[in-house]
Amino acid sequence: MQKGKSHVSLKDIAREIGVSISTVSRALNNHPDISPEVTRKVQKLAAELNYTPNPLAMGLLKQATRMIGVIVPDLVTHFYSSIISGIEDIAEQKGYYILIASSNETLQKEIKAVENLMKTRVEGLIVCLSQETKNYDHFNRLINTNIPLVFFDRVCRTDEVSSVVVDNVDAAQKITRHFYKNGFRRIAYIAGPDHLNISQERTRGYISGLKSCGLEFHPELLVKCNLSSKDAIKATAQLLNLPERPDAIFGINDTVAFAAMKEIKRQGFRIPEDVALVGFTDEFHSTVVDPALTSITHPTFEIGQEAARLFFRCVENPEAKATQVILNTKLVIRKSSVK
Amino acid sequence: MQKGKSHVSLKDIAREIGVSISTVSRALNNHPDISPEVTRKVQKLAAELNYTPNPLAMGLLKQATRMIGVIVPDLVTHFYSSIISGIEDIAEQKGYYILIASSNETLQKEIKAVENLMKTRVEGLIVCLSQETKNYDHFNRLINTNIPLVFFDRVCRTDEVSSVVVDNVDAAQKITRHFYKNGFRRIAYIAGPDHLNISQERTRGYISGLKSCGLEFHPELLVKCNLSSKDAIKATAQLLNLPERPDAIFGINDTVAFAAMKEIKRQGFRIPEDVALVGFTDEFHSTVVDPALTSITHPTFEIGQEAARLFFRCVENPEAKATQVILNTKLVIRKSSVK
DNA sequence: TATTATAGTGCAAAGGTTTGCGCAAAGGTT
DNA sequence: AACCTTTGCGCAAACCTTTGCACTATAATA
Repeated sequence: MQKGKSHVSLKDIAREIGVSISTVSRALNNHPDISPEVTRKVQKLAAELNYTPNPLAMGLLKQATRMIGVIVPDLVTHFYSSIISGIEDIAEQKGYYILIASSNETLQKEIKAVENLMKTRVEGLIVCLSQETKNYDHFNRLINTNIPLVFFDRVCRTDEVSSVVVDNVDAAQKITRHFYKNGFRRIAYIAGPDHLNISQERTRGYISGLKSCGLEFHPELLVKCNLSSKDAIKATAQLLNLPERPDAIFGINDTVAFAAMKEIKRQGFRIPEDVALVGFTDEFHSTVVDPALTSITHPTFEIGQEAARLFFRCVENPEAKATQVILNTKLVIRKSSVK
Repeated sequence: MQKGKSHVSLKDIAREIGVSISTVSRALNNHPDISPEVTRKVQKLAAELNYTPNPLAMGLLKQATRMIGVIVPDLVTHFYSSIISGIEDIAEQKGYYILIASSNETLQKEIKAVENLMKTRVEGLIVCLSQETKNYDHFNRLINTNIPLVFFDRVCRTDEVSSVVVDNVDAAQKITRHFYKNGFRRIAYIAGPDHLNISQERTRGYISGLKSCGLEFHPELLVKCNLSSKDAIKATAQLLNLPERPDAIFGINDTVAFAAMKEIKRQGFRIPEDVALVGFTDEFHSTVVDPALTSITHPTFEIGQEAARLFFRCVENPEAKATQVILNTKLVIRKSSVK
């Protein structure tokens, strides 16, 4: 077979049967105007030839590509891939496809991704901001022209743009209280960059959690890192080297918690006897490490599903106001935080 | 702003300047027929209005969507996401986008994914077979109509379809020899399903590796599993319960190796003192577990790149014969296999 | 029988882009 | 003055689909 034969069009069917293209189109759509006999013949041949409507032609005609652009900080983290699966789940039900782009945690690539996806005429975007993103101008065009846009996890402009997040304040409180209940008193927290909502919120939860336990907040126990492994190790070392060492640490996410675990072990401390550790992560890694890591699990699949649902709400009702969906997390207690 | 204003077309520019659509098109493509003055005006306005050619229209016209379909067994494994990054890297350079689908390791979803992606008129497919796939009929249409198709890692029909794999035989030999050099003599292997090329090849390497070390092949030291964690644990238990316990185990992949690690620890054996362990995996997880896992690292990003390169060879030269790219692996020695 | 309703089709436009060809005006050559 | 060449542009077709409208028969009614 040669090139060009790979897809049949209405024209091919029309020529074969000897009717017009419009008749074929109507026959396939069971239009009542078409005689039963023609309809039958057309449908039979279409099935035989494996006809499927050309989405390009449809897209052009209907001005709708049935594509969603998804931008994540990276693809290799379980957290994001799992969320993508959730998005895909809902998208598939609606007959939509998703086009995935990764920002690699840089603003520059995020901007490029927005541009590129818009070029492909996706109908809208579902985005988790990169770690670097403090300026949100690249979303202006979408917001102004009312193109569907949904943020998740790391969000911004929540009054204009729908978003789905977890209750970070509550989650951080849960961790602090869990530490307290298990006898830990010098509870440290390795945070992320200030401009990220997740970092701010967890910090708030950490501090209010301390208060609700009757503990004082010691600023030296709150350290920041840029979410890289290397920086997290430095932050951990900083905590461990304090004159009065913390007896419990919680890290803002996977990478940070694992890095902390490595550094704690490297310095010869035992987990949880000397230093307890809790992560903020998803279900997979935590059970692989030793000791198994207590952590906040995100409902990642659900986050994706909710984001997709919000997206379709935008598509179907462009005038709808921005909504924020807040999902709950669960503290899964494992060995790393229980003496 | 209202819907429909979100993208400008040649028509918009033409109307504004007062020339025909074709003139605008040519001006933007720097066609010599167009006067410098008109060209300048058109290009200026196009830039101002943020014009980008509509890919749907182009796709329809050129019968080329600049889209590649990628099917992987799952998205949440680092191995695949990293390969996807490699594919993306090359695709981006060529101005192509990729559409990702996951088979969830089932044949049924794989077939569906092929269908769906073909419906969207991707120009071709890059595929890693699902674990279940023994029948390859769903690729017939692609092969017969000469639609670009490339397999990676888990491959089939290598005489008709280009593919990229790692040298599995060599890798398994390396592991066996490494065990031998470090004083292990009862070397066991947890394999996968027989119909997968990767399983077969690694088994071959395991056996020939044993021979090259002057060790005898004991059939009871070769057990199979279906690549699930649960099954791998069962397989590990089976090995550990042998009257003559193996002193070294290698698992066919990540999941298996981690499961084995858990089970070995659970039974109270020390790694590597009682049982050494080597995995077949990529760089990330291995350093997180304790003890750090010796393993074969795949050049995942490169696998993706090579697959994409093969793909474009198919696109640019549809008559080219199928080629097989074989990449080398590296044995990264960590604590789990050195006494 | 003449008129009208109805069933069953086809035409053409629209969506956006490229490109072969035609056409007009201007300039150049005998 | 008559012809040819060049320059610069527009028309229309093609890619594929849907759909309002027009059209042709045939059947039904007056």
